[in-house]
Amino acid sequence: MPDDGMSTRERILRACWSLLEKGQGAKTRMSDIARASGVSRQAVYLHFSTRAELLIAVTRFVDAESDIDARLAASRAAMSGPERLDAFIDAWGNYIPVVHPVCRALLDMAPADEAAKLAWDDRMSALREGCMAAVTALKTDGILRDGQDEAAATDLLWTLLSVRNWESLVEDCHWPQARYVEAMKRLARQALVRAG
Amino acid sequence: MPDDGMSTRERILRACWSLLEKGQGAKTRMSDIARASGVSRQAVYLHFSTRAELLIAVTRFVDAESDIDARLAASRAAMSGPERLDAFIDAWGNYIPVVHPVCRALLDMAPADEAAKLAWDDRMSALREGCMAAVTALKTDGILRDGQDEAAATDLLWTLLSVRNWESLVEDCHWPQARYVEAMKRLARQALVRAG
DNA sequence: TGTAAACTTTACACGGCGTCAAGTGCCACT
DNA sequence: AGTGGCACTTGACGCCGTGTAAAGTTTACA
Repeated sequence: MPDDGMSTRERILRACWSLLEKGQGAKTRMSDIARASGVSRQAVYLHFSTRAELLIAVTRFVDAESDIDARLAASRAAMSGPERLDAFIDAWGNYIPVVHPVCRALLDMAPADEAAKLAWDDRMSALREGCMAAVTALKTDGILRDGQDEAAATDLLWTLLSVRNWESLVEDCHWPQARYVEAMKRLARQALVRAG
Repeated sequence: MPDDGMSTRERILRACWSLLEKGQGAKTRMSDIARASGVSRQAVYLHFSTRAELLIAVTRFVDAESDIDARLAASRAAMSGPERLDAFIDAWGNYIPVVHPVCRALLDMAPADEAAKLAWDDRMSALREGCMAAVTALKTDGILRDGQDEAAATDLLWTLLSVRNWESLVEDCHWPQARYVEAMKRLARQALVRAG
């Protein structure tokens, strides 16, 4: 078992990640992951007591590896509401393709697994925070579209930016990533920002 | 086994339907369905060779029972493009809550089951037809928003009207159904119809 | 030399799906 | 009345993937 400087735990996480990037998440079994890590199936259970736990750990690992926080920093730094909205959509929208394979796996097991569902909901409520911050920035600028309270606007933005919608446009409709991001910006602006 | 005038097949379909309306789809097992139908588990397999096949049959059954065709007829009858768009969103948007439990079950098994996935894709491409028709009506009226070709507009509308987005707003965000429908109409209009 | 931690191997229990084979009960036909 | 066939039941079984259990091997370190 050629040991690169990595801990077994990390080898498992990376192997799992790369497996999820090919093949469909739901069909990636513990034994596949073990084999790809060059480790016995039991060893995997030694580090992650459950498939859900492993997948959750992988999402956190991916978050750390791809510096999601740095990506989001730009949006917090933006001056005006609309700039902030755009920056947020840029950051999140361009992060989706990175985490997507792992998200998909988690999402696939959520209907049957409580832990997976909770982890997913947690992730989504973090996203919601970001949406709310962007909406609040618009409100502060006084350009939040008429007849919308902040909560409703947040709901809308959050729904718009869902992973499912990304899948729908980028995977099902074959939109290039950049086009997806632009479309989302436009849609969000039309939905949330007062015209004129 | 109290026999209402129904055939066993129909009893199974109805029992399955009502089970899916409570409890989560993914957790509804063949044995549950059998018990609820007042029939042995094997009898279910006598009528539907597979769980996926049963769920697909239930969706068709629900379609027939709730007269989806009649609902959609209104949208085809509409005069102007915008009227047609609204009517279509009304028809589909208000149909979602009816079929949703069954859709959910199908969707839950799609990642693991090829047949379920195909059935779902098929359903979604039917929806796409409807979206395309609505977009074409706008185009014919000459009021399709600038810089959009019909395909892109269809993609957008189709994504907007996805079952996931309904779940997001109505279930996760607790929007009342009517508000969901109105929001979708507004969003669709903003995204697809030339301003002014 | 001893022991503790990390990992391997083998075996097993469990839950769902789907299959199989041998009934049983009933209706229709002759 | 007898016979065949159909719809259904009962109970057992195989498959697969998850998770558990227990005993053995290797390495590192005191």
